[in-house]
Amino acid sequence: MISRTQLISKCLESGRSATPQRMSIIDELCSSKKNLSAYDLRDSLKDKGHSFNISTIYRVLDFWIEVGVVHKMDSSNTYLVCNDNHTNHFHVLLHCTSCKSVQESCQLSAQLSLPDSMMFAVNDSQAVEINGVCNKCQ
Amino acid sequence: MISRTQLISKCLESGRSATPQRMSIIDELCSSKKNLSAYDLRDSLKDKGHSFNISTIYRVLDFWIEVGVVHKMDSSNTYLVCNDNHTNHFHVLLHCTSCKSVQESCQLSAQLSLPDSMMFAVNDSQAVEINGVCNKCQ
DNA sequence: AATACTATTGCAATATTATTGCAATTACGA
DNA sequence: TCGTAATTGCAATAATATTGCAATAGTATT
Repeated sequence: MISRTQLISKCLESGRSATPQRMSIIDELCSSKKNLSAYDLRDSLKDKGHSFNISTIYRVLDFWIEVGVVHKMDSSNTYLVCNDNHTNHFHVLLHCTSCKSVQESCQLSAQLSLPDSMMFAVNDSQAVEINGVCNKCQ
Repeated sequence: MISRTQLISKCLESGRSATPQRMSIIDELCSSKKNLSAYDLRDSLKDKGHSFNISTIYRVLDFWIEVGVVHKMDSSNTYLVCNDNHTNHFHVLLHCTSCKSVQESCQLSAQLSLPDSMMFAVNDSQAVEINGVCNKCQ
């Protein structure tokens, strides 16, 4: 899991600041076992005495996505912390539809490169979700 | 593009009926150049004199997804008609972030198979979205 | 440290997307 | 044609996300 120091570096590298809101929100997401929705995140932070407006939650999540630390799972509108430092920026999330766990695959990344004949320039920093059943649940 | 006859067969095969609502809605989606949201679909059908409740639109779209004729693009909450009869049920949608077109790739499908060591059983009938820039827009 | 400038956040209204429960209607086999 | 199951309409509500603007906090310059 990414360290606090690394998180702060990511902010500085991008020329933006590591505000208390940004740190609280990413800490909460880091400490969660599962991916969370924006509202989940707001509620669990509220329980711990940090009340943030929902717009702040969304803006902070967008910030961490831009910085490359967070992924959004579009199929469930939830967010999770990227679990390693990718050199490329194409991430594959293996989402277990049974236990809801998300495993990030590096091995798979390479295989997703498109044939040249396709003429399709893949954007950076995106995550694709693949639904299935993980080894524990099989 | 899938024919009306094929659409009706799909319904019968699944033991469900080809109701007027189901046919109108799929016709509209078939004739659209771009993928549409549920509300887009409702509005354009309304313009043509077919008023359906939004819940009907969602239910009908879910029906066509189950039958394997429609894909949902989770990143934009839009729907599109699957453009060919896949033998496998793993679809790759190349979404151009410039012109918004969606190209469905068969070639890519094969490359998405996971290594055995991964122990992850990929579910059927899912579509993954890959964002990038298509050849026309490059 | 005071200032000025920019970035960030709070607020609350609103927009967008999706689901629900139940009644009414339709489809379809017996 | 009748009975049953499937489908649809309705309208309320839930869930997810964005907006504009004012207030505040962060940062660089002096």
